[in-house]
Amino acid sequence: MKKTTRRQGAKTAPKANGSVDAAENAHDDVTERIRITLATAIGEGALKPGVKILEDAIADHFGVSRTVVRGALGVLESDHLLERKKNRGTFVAEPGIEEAKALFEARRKLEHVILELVLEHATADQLDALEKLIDEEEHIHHHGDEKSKTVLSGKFHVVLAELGGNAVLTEVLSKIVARLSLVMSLYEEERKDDCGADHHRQIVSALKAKDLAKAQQLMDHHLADIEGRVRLTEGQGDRHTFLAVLENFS
Amino acid sequence: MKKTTRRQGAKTAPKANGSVDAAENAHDDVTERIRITLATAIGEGALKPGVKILEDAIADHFGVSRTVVRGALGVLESDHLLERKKNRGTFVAEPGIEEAKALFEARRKLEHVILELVLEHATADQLDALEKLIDEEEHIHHHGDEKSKTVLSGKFHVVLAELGGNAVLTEVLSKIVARLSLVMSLYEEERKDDCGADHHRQIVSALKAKDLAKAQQLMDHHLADIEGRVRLTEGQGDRHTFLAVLENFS
DNA sequence: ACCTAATTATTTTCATGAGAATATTCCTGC
DNA sequence: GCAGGAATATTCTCATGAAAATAATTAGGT
Repeated sequence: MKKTTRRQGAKTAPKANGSVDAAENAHDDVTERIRITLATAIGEGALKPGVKILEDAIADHFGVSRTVVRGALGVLESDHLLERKKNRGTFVAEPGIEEAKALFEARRKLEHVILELVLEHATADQLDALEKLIDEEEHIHHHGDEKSKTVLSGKFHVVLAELGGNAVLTEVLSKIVARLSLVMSLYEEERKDDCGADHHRQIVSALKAKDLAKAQQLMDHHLADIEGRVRLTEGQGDRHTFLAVLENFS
Repeated sequence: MKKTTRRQGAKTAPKANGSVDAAENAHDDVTERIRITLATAIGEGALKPGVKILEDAIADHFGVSRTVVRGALGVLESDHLLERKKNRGTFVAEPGIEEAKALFEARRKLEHVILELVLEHATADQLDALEKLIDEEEHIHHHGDEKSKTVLSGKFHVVLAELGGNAVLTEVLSKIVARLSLVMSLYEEERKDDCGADHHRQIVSALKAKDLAKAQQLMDHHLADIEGRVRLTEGQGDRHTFLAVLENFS
């Protein structure tokens, strides 16, 4: 039915946010572009857990062959953002209860560590810039952009981690945050309307005051708030299942 | 010259541990086998930084096509164990100074966290088993097995992490340890002959005594010892370069 | 009508070949 | 003997086709 020619065929390259693309990336590497695209799509909740990924569709969307798409899917799988079932296809991952708990715990511990590092390394200017970022995000949030607050919050935490000056830990945290967005998508039940901006602001001001313990305590509180939106019990997380959706109409 | 038939050609399949294979793994996945093989080879120092990886060689060693090898190399690259230079090939990664420092720091922080978790979760039996592992490793070490003590030490730390009961953190730590083996291989200058067994034993006994602070302090000491074997200055790490090797004979 | 079997259609999976880029060798001229 | 360059050989990179597996659809029988 659809026989798209590859090499010169596609054009629909998602030019999305034109700004960061050239500067941050510098990747002509299509594989990496695909990887990042899918990762952010998952992180933003545009791709929900369990959704099937058609490699053919991605292939001719980016104008490349399935081979290179496959490469991207492979690393996404190793990052636990996708699951590949043999001969059945690849799906957006559906982290289980155990995994979710481990992710929350790992994040808690990591954020503590990161706060230590930020306090050691970050300059006042950087903290100011971080506060500005919070303003922007709050602004976006209040204007009802579709991005969930989970996403916004995630962005803050990753930028904070960058201020810690440790690229390894930053990468680790950002991967964990991405996986947690899947957890939230699966298990979140109450969706409060405040975004985390207040918490974030408090944390930054504690950092400005060089009060590590306070910052950590605030962070704990903030994370507990996030975890509180979730009920990690078996049989949860099927809410988005076809059958479960039906029950809402019975 | 060498025209090996693919599909039925190879045989050298490392059938390793037949027991866990079906239960835990269920991987007939050759890609994963290749990935693990290369990862452990790198972790054990059998593949030194900078060494070129011939995908063709791997391909017909495992009796598969380059395509699947390529998949494995892709995820190894995303784990920072390999580097792929465009159109030039893939090489064992050579972490720079900054990366090395970040890795050491990340590891220090992580091990602290892990000790907390171990103290919370590990049973006495598990700690006993861990001690037995130390005995074995010391035995291996004294019998002059070629595996460097860095490797042995790494094994201990990963198993310790497992006792923490958090799969996410365990995975993170084990990846960092793997990358650090590259760092050691590049920058280690003095090679003391003691293996870390004593340190390890002390740590475990502190854990048995439920003395977290002591365990952490011992861990710090142990890690400082490891980091002490390394000189992270620019221009180091070329020791294994061809030219640098020549200088030893001038 | 409904359940089961068989056929068709999609989709994944992988090997392979062709083209491009780089390394290596060989040759020529100085 | 050596530098420079053409020619050859490797090796990566990727698109594509063929085979295998699963999903969807139709047919057939009770």
